[in-house]
Amino acid sequence: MSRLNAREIEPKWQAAWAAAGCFTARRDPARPKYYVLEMFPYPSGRIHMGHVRNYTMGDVVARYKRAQGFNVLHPFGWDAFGLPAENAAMERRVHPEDWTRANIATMKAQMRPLGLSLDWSRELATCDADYVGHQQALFLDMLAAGLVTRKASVVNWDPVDMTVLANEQVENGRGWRSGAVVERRELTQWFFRIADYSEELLAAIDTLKAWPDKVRLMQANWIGKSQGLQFRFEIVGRAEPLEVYTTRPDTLFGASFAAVSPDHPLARALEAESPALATFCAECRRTGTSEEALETAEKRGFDTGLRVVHPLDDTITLPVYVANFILMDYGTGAIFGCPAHDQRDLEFARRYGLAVTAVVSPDGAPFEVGDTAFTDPGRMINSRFLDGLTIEAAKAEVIARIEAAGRGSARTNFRLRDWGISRQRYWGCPIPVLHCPTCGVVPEAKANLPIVLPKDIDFSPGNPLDRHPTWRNAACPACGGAALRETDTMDTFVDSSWYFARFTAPGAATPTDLDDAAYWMNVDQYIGGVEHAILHLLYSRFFARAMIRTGHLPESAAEPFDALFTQGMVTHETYAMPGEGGRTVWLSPDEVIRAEGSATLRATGAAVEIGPSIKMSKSKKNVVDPDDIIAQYGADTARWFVMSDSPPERDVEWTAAGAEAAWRHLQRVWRLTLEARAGGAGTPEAAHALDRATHRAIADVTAGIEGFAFNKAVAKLYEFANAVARSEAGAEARAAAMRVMAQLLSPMTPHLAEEMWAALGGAGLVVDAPWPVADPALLQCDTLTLPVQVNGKKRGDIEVPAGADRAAIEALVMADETVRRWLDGAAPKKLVVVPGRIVNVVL
RNA sequence: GCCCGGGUGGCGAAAUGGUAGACGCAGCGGACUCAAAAUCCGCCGCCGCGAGGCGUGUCGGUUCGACUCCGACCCCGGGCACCA
Repeated sequence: MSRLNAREIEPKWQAAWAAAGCFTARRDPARPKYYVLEMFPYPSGRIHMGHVRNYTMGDVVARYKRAQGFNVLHPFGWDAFGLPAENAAMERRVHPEDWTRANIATMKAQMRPLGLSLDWSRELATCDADYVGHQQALFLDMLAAGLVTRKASVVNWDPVDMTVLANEQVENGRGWRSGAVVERRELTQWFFRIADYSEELLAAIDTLKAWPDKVRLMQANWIGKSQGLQFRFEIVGRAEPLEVYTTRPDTLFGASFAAVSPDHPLARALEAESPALATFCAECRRTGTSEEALETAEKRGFDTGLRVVHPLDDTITLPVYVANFILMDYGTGAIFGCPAHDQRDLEFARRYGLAVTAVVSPDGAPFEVGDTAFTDPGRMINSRFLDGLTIEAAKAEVIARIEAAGRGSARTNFRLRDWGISRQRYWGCPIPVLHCPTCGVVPEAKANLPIVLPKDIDFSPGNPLDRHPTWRNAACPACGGAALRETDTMDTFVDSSWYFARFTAPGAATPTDLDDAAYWMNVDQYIGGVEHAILHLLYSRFFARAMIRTGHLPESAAEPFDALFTQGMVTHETYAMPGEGGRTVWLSPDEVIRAEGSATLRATGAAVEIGPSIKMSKSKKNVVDPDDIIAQYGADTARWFVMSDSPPERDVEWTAAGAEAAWRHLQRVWRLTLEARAGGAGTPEAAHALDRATHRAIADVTAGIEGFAFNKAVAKLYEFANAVARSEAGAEARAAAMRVMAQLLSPMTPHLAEEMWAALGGAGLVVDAPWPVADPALLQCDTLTLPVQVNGKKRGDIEVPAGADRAAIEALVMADETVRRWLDGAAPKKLVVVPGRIVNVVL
């Protein structure tokens, strides 16, 4: 048996692990715990290489920590609610739940052969009635604690399908099914009051030492703390003033207009009187709700004819516009425009012929602005009592004067808005409240939880809960009279904001068990896609605080993820064809025949457009199925392949090439194992050299795994295999080296490692063997090779004893033949010696 | 538009102020074989016979020395609050 048959050995060792209960986590206060978690998947249908990469990474960490003696928790679940299930229901007449459950079964069947060290006994799906009920209990507790509010906010409205659309369902401003131009519409919705935690969530970012800097920066920018001035413009001829927020009070004398959002109360009031303005506002609303859509739209405004009085000089008045680029959700929904020092304002002013007065100059000299607003530091000009001041001093002065005049005050603002959780959809967790004609909005009684979704529904566009004949009807928990259920369901981000806590006690009768949570929390290592860097992680950080406040987590869990690793995505080219009505039809790689520089549709031979390689996603269909690789080569090969080559934080473009090479390497390792058993006597020198190589490998592979540089750990394992292959050492020494090889391989290719371990007479299972430790003495070398540069370019090497000092190295350098040739008799101008690293001879 | 990343041989990459290209893929040459597969050995950034020159997206700077630090720009990707 010189070939390793993955199909035989992999199920065998998986059964052995299961029989030994290796991966079932049990609370054990005597042992240090380690909670490793990968972001749970959405059950979209089948697993793809991104999943394989993600879960293998987590598994390498879990198995490595286990070998180091930690009591490891490594659970798994399904982020099971969401839009695709409803789309499937409409497209294929499948019930969302049946579709989701079938997908979970399929994906689980695909996952199990990977041999992941998961505790499947803790598996959960967010659509489980149990999970739904506990989430509803959390909602009720948060409601009671004042963490929930209800207010108006805007949604994308499809006026043909009469339904709310997700941003993803808006394509070029039109509904994806109806093709109708989408409108913004205001609805009363449920919110979590995350904005109240802005300051705390921002400040605590500093404590997240083991998070990537880029994620911390993105979160900080998202929360967006700014210091500024909020003040009131008096409106000529109206009693009600216009409240404005600005971060540039210093530029107040450069103001040439004021503007409000089309959704601002003033705009709405004026609309009633002016059909022209109403038309303009209606046009503005004919765009999506995303910030991107608003910011990239052409800047347009409508002069209301109103004028506001300059707060620092009553003799100046400014026109008031309604402008499409102003967000109602940020600040007060109203601004003053200073075109010289804000690019957006500048474009607006040029378009509508408004004055552009520079009030900051780079050097304090008179200054004119051209096509580009001046936003750098400088000195104030054209600003009366502010002239000559720095921007910072001018800001302070303006704020002081406005405050003294009683027209406003300094104010800290946050970009972060409250978290709207209402969704007008079926496939989500029902919001457990009732609307009672007598009592108003009433929380459901906890005894009635879970409030589950009705199974008998119809799937035309819109919310089937609204149309259901009986589901809405319920008794009011307060007065007992007839009431109607809330038909909004929760944002699926709610589901993913506490699943990590539920995993610590998946059977508990309450959302969490405080003892279990205290033992297992926090997640020591969280792993997931960088696309979740802001929303999911921020919501989870908020939720942990809310759960502490409502008694569901211990104080120590406020930051639930100690260390975060954001893996790169697995990308793939996209394939598209024009479909009906100019819409794009995305094609999966299976449907396409790819040739050099072009692609055609497999079914008809029609030309297919090749798009950029981007994140694999259901909606773009650029998804690859890992089943073939596992079937052909086995799980170890697939695992080895996704860990090699690309650094884990970077995107990797999937290509079929390389799986073969991974398989060949694993076969080679197995051959080396068999050769080690059969080898001869060898020399002591060779045995010693192999021992050094072994300890070098232990040190390097350990460092690679610790540093999340799995690709480097893999490279070091290749080098170690090369060293063993070349070694003249005897059987015993080679077997010892290969036993260490088995241990070092075990986090990545656990089945092969077990097979090797057994073949080489290792005790028990390698999964239970403690991680090897490198002997520092064996990592030292007697001599080292120092590169010698001349004027910064490498010209040769010198051999120096390991502990050589500067003088000794200098002597060796000056004696070196190559150096003498470059010096040509002259003395060097300078000799840079960095012991242990390099020598540079400067001529 | 705003925020955050990335860009190094034919390809995936390594080197985070000190030998650019470890390791792997692809390719080329050889051994073994009747032959093929598998395996093993060697070569492998570009130009040049060579000495040597050039080379880490582009341009400029700091340094004895820059993929690495600083400034400006170009291209590609992620996020932008209802995709998950």
